[in-house]
Formats: sequence, C-alpha cells, structure tokens
Amino acid sequence: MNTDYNFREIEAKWQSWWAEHQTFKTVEDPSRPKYYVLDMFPYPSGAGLHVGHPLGYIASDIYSRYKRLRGFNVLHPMGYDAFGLPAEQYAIQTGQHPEKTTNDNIARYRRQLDRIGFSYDWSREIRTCDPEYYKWTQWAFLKMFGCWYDNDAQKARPIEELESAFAQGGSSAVNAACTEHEAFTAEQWAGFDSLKKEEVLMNYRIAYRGETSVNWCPKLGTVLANDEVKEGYSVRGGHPVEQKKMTQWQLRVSAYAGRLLDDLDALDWTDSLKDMQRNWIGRSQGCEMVFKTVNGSEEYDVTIFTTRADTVFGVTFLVLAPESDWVEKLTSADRKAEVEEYLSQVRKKTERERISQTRNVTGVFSGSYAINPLTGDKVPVWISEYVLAGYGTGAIMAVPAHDSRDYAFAKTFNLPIIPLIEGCDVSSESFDAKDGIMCNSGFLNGLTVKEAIPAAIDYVEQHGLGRRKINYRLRDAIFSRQRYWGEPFPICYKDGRVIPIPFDKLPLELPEISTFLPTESGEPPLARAEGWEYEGCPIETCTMPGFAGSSAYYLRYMDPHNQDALVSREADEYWRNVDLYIGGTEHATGHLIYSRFWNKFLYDLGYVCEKEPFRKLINQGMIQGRSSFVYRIIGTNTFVSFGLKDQYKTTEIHADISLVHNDRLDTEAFKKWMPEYADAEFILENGEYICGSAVEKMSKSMFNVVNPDNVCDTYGADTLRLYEMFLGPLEQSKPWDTKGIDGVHRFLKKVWRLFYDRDGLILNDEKASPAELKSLHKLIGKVTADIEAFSYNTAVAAFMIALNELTELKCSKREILEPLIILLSPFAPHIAEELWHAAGHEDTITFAQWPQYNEALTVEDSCTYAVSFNGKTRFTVDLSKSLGKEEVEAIVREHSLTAKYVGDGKIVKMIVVPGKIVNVVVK
RNA sequence: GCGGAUGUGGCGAAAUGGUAGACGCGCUACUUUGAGGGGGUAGUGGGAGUUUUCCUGUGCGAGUUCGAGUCUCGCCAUCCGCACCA
Repeated sequence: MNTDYNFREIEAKWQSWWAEHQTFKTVEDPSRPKYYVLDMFPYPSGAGLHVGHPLGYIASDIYSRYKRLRGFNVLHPMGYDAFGLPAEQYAIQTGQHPEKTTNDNIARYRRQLDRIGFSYDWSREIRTCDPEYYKWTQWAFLKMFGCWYDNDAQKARPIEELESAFAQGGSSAVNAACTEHEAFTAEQWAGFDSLKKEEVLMNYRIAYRGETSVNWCPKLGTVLANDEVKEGYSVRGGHPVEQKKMTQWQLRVSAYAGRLLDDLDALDWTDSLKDMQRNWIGRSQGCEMVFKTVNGSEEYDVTIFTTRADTVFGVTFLVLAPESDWVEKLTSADRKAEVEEYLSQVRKKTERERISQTRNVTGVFSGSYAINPLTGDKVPVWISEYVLAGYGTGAIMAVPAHDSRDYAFAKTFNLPIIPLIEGCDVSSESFDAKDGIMCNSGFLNGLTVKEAIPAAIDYVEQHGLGRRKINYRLRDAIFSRQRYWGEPFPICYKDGRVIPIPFDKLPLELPEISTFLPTESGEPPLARAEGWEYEGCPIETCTMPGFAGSSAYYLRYMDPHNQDALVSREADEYWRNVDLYIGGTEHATGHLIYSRFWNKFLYDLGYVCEKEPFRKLINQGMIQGRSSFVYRIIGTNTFVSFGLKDQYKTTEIHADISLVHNDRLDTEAFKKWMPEYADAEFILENGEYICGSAVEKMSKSMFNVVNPDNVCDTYGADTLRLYEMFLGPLEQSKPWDTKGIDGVHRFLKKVWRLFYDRDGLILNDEKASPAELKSLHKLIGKVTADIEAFSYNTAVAAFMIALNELTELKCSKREILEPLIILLSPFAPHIAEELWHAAGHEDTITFAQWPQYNEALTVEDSCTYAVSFNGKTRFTVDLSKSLGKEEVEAIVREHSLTAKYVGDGKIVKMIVVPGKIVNVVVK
C-alpha cells in the first residue's frame, strides 16, 4: 500500500472526478443565496499561461469554494476574450486563419487551467469570437444605434421618441446628448427630406457614425481608442500613433460621464482604481462664455470654457485649437499663408512629438479680434496647439497672469499680462493658486477667489453672456477598427444611407477572406470579402474593437445558451451582478469604463436590473520574473560564480531559470542548454556555481518564464495554489521566487502525515483534547476572517501554525482533522478531496459545511502572566478564567495602578507600563 | 506638475494604537546512515553579557498618546496612474 503523498495521482484523479460528476455545474436555485465570482477572462495568446496569470484565478477560486462551503449558490464561470490584434497579426505573417490559431491557443489554455484544479462551470464557457456570442454584441450595438440620450431624464431612449419630439417642438424640445447641435423648428424638421433627417438623427444616436479626430496607428493599420494609446504609442506593439480626422463609428460614452462618475462612490473598489476612473472621466465645473469675434466685416460668436470665470478681467487674448472649426472662419485674409503654414506643421507631428515638445511654445496670430464680454476690451485671437480640440469648446480665454500655460505663451509672443490678485508677483511666473483677494476686476474687487468664481458666473448668466457648465474629459469611444478579426457591424449602406441589419438576421457572421492584409487602397480586410453585402447593399467593412466583446460578457454567463435574449429576465434577476470581480489594473480606464457604460445602457432599456456590473473589485498584483545571471569572463568561455565575479571582467548573461535551483546553477545542464556553452568551464565558490539575480518582467527573452505546468509536475497544483497565495498580499506585485515553494510543499506532506503513517490510515475517533480543540478553533477563526478579508497569505500561515501544533500533539483525530481539511479545501482542493474520501465520505468536499467557530475553545485554560514593573517589581496575574471589569479593577487597586479598561470579553494579555497605567487588551 | 500607493531582518512577509519581526525561505549547530529535492531538535534583527538579563531597533524629522511600525504634519526614496484638461 502506497501511503505517501502522491499528488500527481491524487490531482489527476480528482480533476477527472469533478469533470465526470459535473461537480461545478451551476443551476439557478432561488432557495439559496447567490454569489457571482468572476475573473477577467484571458486573451488566449500564443505564449500560453505563465505562473503570473493564475494568481487572480486562484484567489477567486478560493473565494468561490469558500462561498459554496458556506451554502451559497456560486456562479464561477470562465471564457475567452478571443478577438484581437495578435491573432490577426499572426495570421498576416503566416496565412493561418485567426480562428484556427485562436482555437489552438484556447485548447492549450484550457489544458493549463484544468491542471490547477479550478472550480469553473465550464458548461457556461463563452468565447467572444463565437457567432452565438457575438450575436449579442451586435444586438447591443443595434440597440445603441436605435437610441438617443435624454440629458434631463438621464437615460437612453428609443430614437423614435426623439423623432416625434422633433416633429412637435423642433430641436429645442429635448435636452439631448449630441455631437453637433443644429437648431431647427418643428416646421423645418417636417420640411427635411428623409436623408437629412437621418443625418440629423445620427448626431443623437448612442452608437453613431461621424467624423472625429482619431488615434491612427499606421503600423497596425487601424484606429485605436484613447485607452489603447499610451504616451503616443500603441499599447499593443508599441507603434507610433498620430492624430487624423476620419469618419468612424463611435459610442456616446460621454453622455454617461456624470453617472459613471457618481455611481463610483457606492462601489467596493479600491480608492486608487476609483481615482483612476475619476481622473479619466475628468469632471470640471466652470462656465461657457461667448466672445464676440470680428474678422474684418464678419462677426462670429466664439464660445470658450473656463473654470476661472473670476479671471475674465485679465483676459489678454483668446486661443483656438489648430483643429477648431473657428480657425478657418477667424483667419484674416492677410494671415492666411502664415496660419496655413502653422497648421501644416502641427499636422505633421505625431502624437509623440507633440507630447515631447510640451515645453516649446508655438502659435500663430489669426488676424481676428475678440471683445471681452465684461470689459469690452478688444483682444487678439491666436491659434496654438496647447489648446486641445477635443476638450471643452476647443477655444480658451487666456489669462496669462493666472495660468502658467497662458503665461508661457504670452511671454513668447509678447502679449500683455494683467495681474488680478492683490500682492501677487507675476514678473517671472504666473500665480495659479485659487487664493487671494481680487483686484483690477471691476465688480469682483475685494472678493476672495473662492467667492469671485461663483459671483462671476452668476453675472455671466444674468447678462446672457454664457452659462454654467460641467465639462468632462471622457471622450466618446471610437468603435471602428480597420481589421478582420473582430465582430462585423450589422450595418449596410444604401444610397448614402446607414441601414441597420434587422435583429432576426443576427448573427452577421464574419466572412471568409483569402488574405488578412488591408487592401491596396488601404481599405479594411473585409473589403476583400466576396459578396459582403446585405440585400445588395455593401456591409460595413470595419469591425468592432476588442472591448466590444468584453463589455457584457458577465451578463452572458448568467444565461449562456439563451437563443432569444442576451440574458433572460429570470436569470438576470437571480444573478443580478458580479459580487466579486478579480483582475488586473490595466483595464482601469478601458474595459472597466466600457463595461459600466454598456451595463448602464442596458439598464436604461430595462434589459438588466442592476446599475453597476461589478460590485466588488480586486486588482491582483503582477507576478514578476526572477531572472538568473551567469558571468562569462570576456573573451573566454569560462563562467565565474557570482561572489567572485568582481575579480574578472565579465559580461552578464541571462541563464534559463530551469537550470538554476536556489541560485545554484546546474552546470551540466547549462552546458547542454545551448551549443555555444557545450565546453563551458566554471570557476566555482565552495564547490558551487552561484548565479546573480534580478526582478524583471516575466518574458521569454529573459529566460525567466515559469510555466505552471512545470510547477504542477514537480510539486502539484495544490502546492502551486498555496504557494501563490503565500507569496504575499494579493494586490501587491511580487517576484516569483521558487525558493519558498519547498516550505509549502512540506506543509502538505505533513498534512498527509496526520492521516497516514507508513502503515496506512491512522485517522481515529478519539475525543479531542482541549489543546487540540484550541488549535482547531483558532484556525477556524483566523482562516474565516482572512478569507473574508482576502488576506490569503496570512491564512496559509495560520494553517502552518495549526499544523505545527497538531503535529506536536500527534493528533490524528477525526474530530479535529475533518474540519481542518474542509478549511483547507478552498486552497488545496485535491488533497482535501482525497483525505475527505479517506475519512470515509462518499461525496465531494465541495459542498461540505464550513466548520462553526467557537471562540470559547480558543481561550487559554491555564495561563499565568508574569508582569514586570519598573524593570524590577513583579507580580503575576492569573488569566485562567476570563476577567471582567471588576477583576481588572481589583488588580489595579492591589498594585496601586491606574487603568483603562477596553471592551469586554476575555482578557488574554496584560501590559504594564512603568509608573502609570495598566492597559487591558481584550482579544 | 496633479492624483494614488508603498517604505519593517539576508529574503518573501506578520502585527483591532499595546511584548515588533508570526509563518515560510535561507543560514548555523546537533541528531537520524530512508540523500529521486529526507526527517527531527535547537538557534537565528543588531550590540553587550558566563546564567537570570540589559541596551538598541520598523526610510528621515517633528507631533498626539501612559504607549506609535500603526494616527497627524513636514521631508526623502521607490512604484503606479494621468498629464498643455483651460
């Protein structure tokens, strides 16, 4: 009889047992409380999983299993975010269909995931590239196309309601979110032909097509969303990105900016993540103000946005963004050539260059002048790239005395600077602080800045010069990608009109094409598809971006096989929203914004019952790699050990970490690793070759990738799971360091030893001693609290402490060990199942009952504390029974102390401070 | 520049304002000759002392408190996010 801890056998056995018995298949059950635990589904890349990926999955799996043990009906699904650029790039290079490589990658991911023993309900698996799934992505898009946003009601409404509002009262009948506001009366609306009406409505649709300045990435041949660009480079691939005007599909996310911001407060997310979103949404409160502007004989109203209405008396010029529509109108005939020259210079710059040249002040005078609405002063209108077209109105009033950017501009172009705050010095820099007493400001003189801002806005509103306005930085999401491997738009074009393809024709499936490159004329790959048309009308050739498929996937898991709806009302009302969502921070301003927007849109239409998709969110940290280095003496094939390397001139070379254990290099394996090292020689220290190390990103080129499969081979999935949790706090980034894994593995072997000795099972039915019960209940209390707090590293430590105590007590009692393995089962499910089975249970441990914590059993039954006082005085306090307030006070009197009594309960610890006070700590 | 987080042994890390360093790794000594990642015992922040023990110690500097790794303020350093957002 083999009585060793044979994790390979055990893990394979239970993984197939769970699969056969469909242990984790979840069914809606109104008699039990629900709990929805979700991982951010992975993009199945060609490289497979490394040891960092499962960190969050393990954490969520532990919580899922814990919740099941506590009687919850747990929804814990998994799927794949399977559309995307890398598969398509690979297809372009190799000609392989992205569907094939994606499926291969998914199969590999699945094998890797299965080995770790996750409790996913795979019957609910979804893939965003599956037509049965993307049907509902297309459906949602059509719904957005068919809706407008009512700013007064703060919700999306069907476009038909907008049409009838226009028919009754023209454009002023509603307060709607729109791209370009064009005023018209009901009569004018009635006079529009259908094409014109369509054009007008397009400005209001939540999914709309319109010209906008986009992030164009020439290398990838596609536009990108703001969150897909970082510092002027594409997040995927790191290619330069430039600004370009293009007609693109967009989602009116900006209409939801206020709600996206306000509803953050109620979410159980970290402050840093909420702040990131707040930042990204970028609410600022101020006012719009109209400046009458004169270009020769022409007069225009230029609307500017400012948060500092109080500084309007210090305006010495206006500035337009180069892309602003006013530029053309306000360029005087004699300035035309210079303005054109400046605009072409600006256009040539990539986003990257614009950012890196932040310090260089550039601009050009338009030739026009504006009238300050409060002072009547005439000020010049300039054009400069420091004003952004996409924010506010694309035009600003410049107050150089109190804005550093305006100040730099004024200094460069010799424009006047008027200080407005008493005693401020603007001789070398602007005074930006919102602090001080106003001067040179007419009716605002004498007020503080904080009083002056609302006073100025009130004045502006009362005199019809402008209005209060809240501006958001959040932009509409550009929704077209000039790529093949994404959801097709259910849209076709006929006689210049945009026609939605009816719901009952969905899914509109991706057609086969011969090659995945864009066409010669630069059109998207779908332009190559034969017969890509609907009833004779050409279908849109762009596809949807990556975030389309991931925006509502959590809803589909609730009801993945529903043919008639994204999610049925019953399923939605049962599962509601995600209770716990675990994933990386990298989605803070992408997926997590879009998903919230998408959910709110569906909420407005009554398809989902919760305002927010993800109630609690945890960002797991990254696991970095720990690279190992060997040191080759320059010009030789001799390698010198880390401690001796300073005696030679060496180059540092990454050594594959599979050749290294506890920083010691397996020199023979190293020789076989690469041909060039076959005859390598080594200078050892103490008979060993010690490697250097560094923490770096886990990547193939650093030879520091740890594959979870290898860890499962060597130590087993349970050890991997425990170790990843033991490594440190979940949210923290930390390097993968194989050193400590032996300790965790040893722990599991010792757990096994409590059940088995060399002769077989030693589990017995003897009655537990108080000491054993104390160990157990301390553990129950600690582990329960730690799981609830997601403090998994300390939970694992608690197991080790309990184990040490029970091993010391030679405890093999069922009364202790059965609850212990239930506690352990979320962390190490395979060994727990095996021992549960060994203890005589036929069923799975998955639905056992979480042990009841009895605090009374954890109290010391006999304990005398020696207390030192003033370094000399000593007395003892018997804490054998719980002490109440009276007993404490008695001790205090006896020793002439003063005391502060804290709380009630059992006193386990007394601390005496020399001279004064006894403070009683209650545990 | 703005916002957020973090700073504790040789290492990963613990500590409702209450004996700092639990637990694990590593290391040291002893032990068991079952060394295909063996088992056990003891020790392990630094310094002093033959023993009981003492001093010192959580990035730096103040403050609150009987008491601060923990709370407050100011620095310093590191990491992350945003960044000409008017």
